[in-house]
Amino acid sequence: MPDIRLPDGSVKSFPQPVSVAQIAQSIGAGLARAALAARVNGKLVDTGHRVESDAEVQIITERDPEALELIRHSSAHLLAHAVKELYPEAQVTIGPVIENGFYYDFSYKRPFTPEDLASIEQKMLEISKRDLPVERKVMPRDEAVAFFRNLGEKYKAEIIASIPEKEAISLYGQGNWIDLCRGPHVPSTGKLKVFKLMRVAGAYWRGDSKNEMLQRIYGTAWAKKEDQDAYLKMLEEAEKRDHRRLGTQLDLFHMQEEAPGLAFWHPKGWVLWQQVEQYMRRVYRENGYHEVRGPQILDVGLWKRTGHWDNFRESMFFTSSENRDYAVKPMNCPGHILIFNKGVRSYRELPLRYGEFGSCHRNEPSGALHGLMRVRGFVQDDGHIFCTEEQILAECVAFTALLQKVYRDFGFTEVIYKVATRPAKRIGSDAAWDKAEFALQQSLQQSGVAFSISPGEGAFYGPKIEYSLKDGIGRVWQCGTMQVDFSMPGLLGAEYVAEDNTRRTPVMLHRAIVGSMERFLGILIEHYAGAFPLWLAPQQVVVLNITERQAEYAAGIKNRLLNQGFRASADLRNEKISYKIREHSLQKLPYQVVVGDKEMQAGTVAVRTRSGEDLGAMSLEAFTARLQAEAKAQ
RNA sequence: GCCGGUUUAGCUCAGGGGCAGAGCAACCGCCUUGUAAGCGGUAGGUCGUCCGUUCGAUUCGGACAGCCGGCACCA
Repeated sequence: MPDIRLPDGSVKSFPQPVSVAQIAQSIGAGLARAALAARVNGKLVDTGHRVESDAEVQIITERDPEALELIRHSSAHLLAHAVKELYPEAQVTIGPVIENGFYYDFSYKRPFTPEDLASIEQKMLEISKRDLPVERKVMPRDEAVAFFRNLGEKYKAEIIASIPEKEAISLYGQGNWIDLCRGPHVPSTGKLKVFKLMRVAGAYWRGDSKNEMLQRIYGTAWAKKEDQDAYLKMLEEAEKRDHRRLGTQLDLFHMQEEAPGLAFWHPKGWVLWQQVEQYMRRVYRENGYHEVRGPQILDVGLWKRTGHWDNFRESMFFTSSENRDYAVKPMNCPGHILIFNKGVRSYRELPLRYGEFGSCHRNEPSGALHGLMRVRGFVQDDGHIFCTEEQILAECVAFTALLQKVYRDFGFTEVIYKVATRPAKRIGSDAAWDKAEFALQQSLQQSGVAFSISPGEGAFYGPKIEYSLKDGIGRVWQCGTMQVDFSMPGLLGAEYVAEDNTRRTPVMLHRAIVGSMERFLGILIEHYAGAFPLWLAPQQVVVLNITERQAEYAAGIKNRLLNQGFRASADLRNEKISYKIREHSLQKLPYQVVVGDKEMQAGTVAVRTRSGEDLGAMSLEAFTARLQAEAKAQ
C-alpha cells in the first residue's frame, strides 16, 4: 500500500506496488507520455521500476536536468544496437555519457569509415522510429557472463566477470538487442530523436596502450532539436577562434614541417609574447623573485644525478661534442639548484626565489602535438622557491593569490583547481607528504576556491596543485602549477646553514603561473578570439588617410603616437577608406583613426573603435588620454 | 607512439590516368576616394617526399613525413 509523495507535496496512495509509469499515468496522460525516468527517494530509476513501499517520487521529463544524461546514455545504446544490426560481427564494449554527448567503443575486423558513420546514424533513426520498448532484466553475475560469452561478446563478458560475484547484473533489452548496463534508460527508443554521430577515433581497450585498439564512435544527443543546433553552431564559432587559424590570419606565428612542435613567432606575435613576458617579469620583480638564466644544454652526467636519465630520458633531446654528451634541458630546476649552490646559504636567505624565462625542449610523442597547446620547445615562467618545510604553506597561499591576480589581469576568471596527491611509487617520509599535501589544500581553501583531488597523480618527489584554463572549445589545459619537491635539492647537494648551525637540505617549490608561454598565448588568442585588449594588442592604432593630401598629416599623427609609446602604424595606400577599414577590422585592431581634409584643417583625428563605433573627431591629446586610461585598466 | 582522416598557388578551397583551376592576397595600371571589398590587367605550381603500376601518375598502389580528430602520454 505505497503512499507516493510528489514534488508538490501531494500524496497519492496506491492499493498495491506500482510502476513509475503507472504513477505518471495516474497524474496525467501527458506526463505519462513525457516520462523518461524518475527519481525515487533520490535515486534515478526507469519508468518500469516498481515502487513497493512509501516513497518520494519525482517524474523526470526532458525538462529536467537529468534528462540529458538519460538521453545520451540511451543514445549510446541505440548506437550500439545500430552497429550490431549493420555489422553483426562487431563486438560491443562500453558506451558512457560524456560532456555534450556520448561514445561507444567497438571491436571490429576493420575500421569504421566516415561513410559507415552515415549509415549507422540512419540505422539509429530507423530503430528510433520502431519505438522499441526498453526493458530491464536482472541476472546473477555468472549467468550474465555465460550469456555474453554465448553471444560471442568477449569484452562484455570480461567486464561482467570483473564485477563482484555476489552482485546481480542488470541488462537492458530493446528489440532483439541486449546490453549490460547499470541504467537507467528512457522507456523506449522512440524517445531518442535528436542525435548526431560526430566522429570515429581509435581508443585502447580499458584505456591501456598495451591493449588492442578499439573503434570509438562519438555522438552528441539532446532533448530538443534547437539545443543540438545551438551546440553545433557553438562548435562552428569555436572553430573560428582556433588559435592555429587566427595565428595565420593575424600573422602571429607559424609552424612548419621542418620543425614539428616548434613555433616561429612573426613580428606581431612576438609583440604579443613580449607584452606577456614583460608583464610576468614585473610579477617576478614585485613578488620577491630574482630573475636568473641557466644554460640550454648540460652534461648528461648532471641529468643522471637528478634522476632525469632514469625517469625522463625518453622525452629529452641529446647532443654531443668532443666526446662529451649533453642533454638539451627539459626543465629549468637543476640549473636553479646549481645557482643556489654557489655560495654558502643561510636560513636567513630563505625563502629564496628564482625565476626564469627558460627555453625548454621535450621530445613529446608526435601524436600529442597540438598547435601551440602542446609543443616540443617552450618557454615557461618557471620559478623555484628554496624554503624550509615550515615555509611551504605561506608560500603556497601567496602563490595562489598571485596566480589568481595574474589570471584576472589576462581576463580569465574560470580556473580549474586540482591537487595531485602521493603516488604509490614515491620518495620521502609520509610525514613530509602529509605536511605538503595539507599545505597545498589549505592554500586553496584560504583562497576560497573549489578544487578536486587527483589521488596518486602527484610527482614521485612531491604533490602538486594543477591550475587549468579552458580553450575555445572547452578543452582543458594545465597552465599553472605548484609542486613541492623534497628530493632534487638533496640529489644535487643543495644545503643551507640552519639556526642551530647545522647543514640542512632546503625544500624546493616548483611553480609556474602561465606555464608554457606558447600554450598560454594559444589560450589567450582563443579567449579573445584575436581581439586583444589594448595593452596586449600587437598593433593598437592605425592611422588612415582619405586621400594623398593628408598623407603627411597622417604620418605625423602616427609618429606622435609612436613617441608616446603606442604601437601605431599608418596606412597611406591609395585605397578607398572603406577598403582600408575593412582590412584593419579583419586584423582586429583596437582603434582606427581616420584623417581627411576636415581633420587636417581642425588638427583632429576621427576615431573608430574595434566594435565599429564612430567616436567622431577629437584632438590627439583627447585620444591618447583615452588610450592611456584603457591600457592602464589592463 | 596507436587508430582513422588529410596534404593542390601566400591564404581558403575545387578538380581529376592525357596542356593545373577559382576566389582572396601579391604585382602593374586607371580611379583621389569619408567609415567593412572601385575597375582592368599581369604573374604565381615538381599537386608533401620517395618507390612502384602504366605508353603516360597530381590522379591508382605502397612506404615515409607533416597536419587534423581521438586514444595513450603530459616528469
